[in-house]
Amino acid sequence: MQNSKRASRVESSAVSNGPAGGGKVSAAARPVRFGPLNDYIGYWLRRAQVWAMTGFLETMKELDLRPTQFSVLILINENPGIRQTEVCAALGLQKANFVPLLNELERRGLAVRKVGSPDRRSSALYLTSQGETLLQRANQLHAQWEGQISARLGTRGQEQLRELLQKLT
Amino acid sequence: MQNSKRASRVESSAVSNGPAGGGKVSAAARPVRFGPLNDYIGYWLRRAQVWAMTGFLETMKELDLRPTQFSVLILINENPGIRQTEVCAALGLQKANFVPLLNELERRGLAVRKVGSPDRRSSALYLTSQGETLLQRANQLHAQWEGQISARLGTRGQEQLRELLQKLT
DNA sequence: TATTGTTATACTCTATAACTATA
DNA sequence: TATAGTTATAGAGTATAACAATA
Repeated sequence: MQNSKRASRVESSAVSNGPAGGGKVSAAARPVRFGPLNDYIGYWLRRAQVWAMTGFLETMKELDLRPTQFSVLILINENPGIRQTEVCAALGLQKANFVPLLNELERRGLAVRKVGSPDRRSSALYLTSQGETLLQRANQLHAQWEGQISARLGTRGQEQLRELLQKLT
Repeated sequence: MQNSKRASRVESSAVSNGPAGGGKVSAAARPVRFGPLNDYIGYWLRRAQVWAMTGFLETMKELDLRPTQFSVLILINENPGIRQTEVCAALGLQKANFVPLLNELERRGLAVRKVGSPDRRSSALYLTSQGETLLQRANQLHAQWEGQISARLGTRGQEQLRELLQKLT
């Protein structure tokens, strides 16, 4: 159980300001040429992902909720009694890594393992009422966050982005 | 110098198949409801990023080149004599983490630190001719990879995606 | 024999603090 | 005093192998 130490690391801006470059790096502040990097989808995907992760953590700060925890709560809420293996397969997590994650959710009183009747190897997962309450609040906050995104892209742009990302995977 | 052990881990599909779900998880294979997760930009951004990372590593396997290494080679090539601090600021890397990364590039004979004349604290970075050769090959391979992306999105979709991602950050 | 959940472990990425040598 | 580079270290995230209990 290595999750006892709360850290809440926020991963600072990470990818920084990019080509436009901004700031107090040095006196010189010579502009850096990015060359072909500016045209690479993978590069911008990584920058966008870091940006989104940072914004998400900032938004969820009051709940101290990580993206994976959020998606697990949603999945349990949508599929009461779901098994650990199913959650892992759906979200692409290793079952070994899911154990401490779920331990933490149980420790915080948000979810529970119930020993299953049909198959005594597996446990059925449920949200506690506390977990349901927290998830409702998380959904509120997440709506705010999506609002910030659509403020940048417009509703149409947001839809386009989602469609393009879906088409990619 | 902890980079001596070559690993070339490829991060397997990670996010798995998602809503459409695919496979041999179990006999039951009950469909998992994703609920609102399906509408969240951040969720799809992460899936797309994992997908792109996996494809990139697969494409660059012959060169054993990580995304960050690739972007650093490009930046040095575009800005001969650039300082470490500048590369870090441009790409959003911690200077402390840049040291082993650069050590590895030097160990492989792709880049060099030259002790600078004007400021003896800093070193100027250059590609070796071997580094230039490898970068050319990497650019070839990367073009193939972008080709796979545009095969999914179309040229227009690819442009749209890049624009939307840029607008986001 | 295969599967569920678990433990142990290891590698990568990212972050901070403290040090050195210069400026 | 401030900056460039370095070292040491710690915390997440993700991967594999091996195990016990159950099917």
